[in-house]
Amino acid sequence: MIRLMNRFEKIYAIVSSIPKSKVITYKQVSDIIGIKNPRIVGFALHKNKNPKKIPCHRVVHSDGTLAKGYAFGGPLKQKEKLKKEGVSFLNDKKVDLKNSFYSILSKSIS
DNA sequence: GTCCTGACGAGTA
DNA sequence: GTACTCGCCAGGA
Repeated sequence: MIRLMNRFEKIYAIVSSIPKSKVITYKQVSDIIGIKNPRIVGFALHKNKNPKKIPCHRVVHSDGTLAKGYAFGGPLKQKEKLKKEGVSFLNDKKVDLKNSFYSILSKSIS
């Protein structure tokens, strides 16, 4: 049950469930978890302890721009990763959400 | 317990 | 379209 998990646990669960070549927004994640502040999502990812399990690079802002504080190589690295996975970009700073957005089946995280 | 900080979002100018 | 401000919640000291 997702409700029995800590906020961070939920965030990690959701982010780690994002499939390859897909991205999701902080807004979406926070909405799924039930918190009103997307900032918590970023905060959680910042201090995440399982970088290899948490594809933080697949989490972007609501407008498709990349996170400025990506802690595992920087935004540039993040962009490269996404590109290599097949995520389409509108330009150098924004991902094509309408094409690569991950419509999470939410609550299935349990 | 309190205070400060933080990977954001939406609204306004 | 860009820049700035305010609000929001949770974690860590």
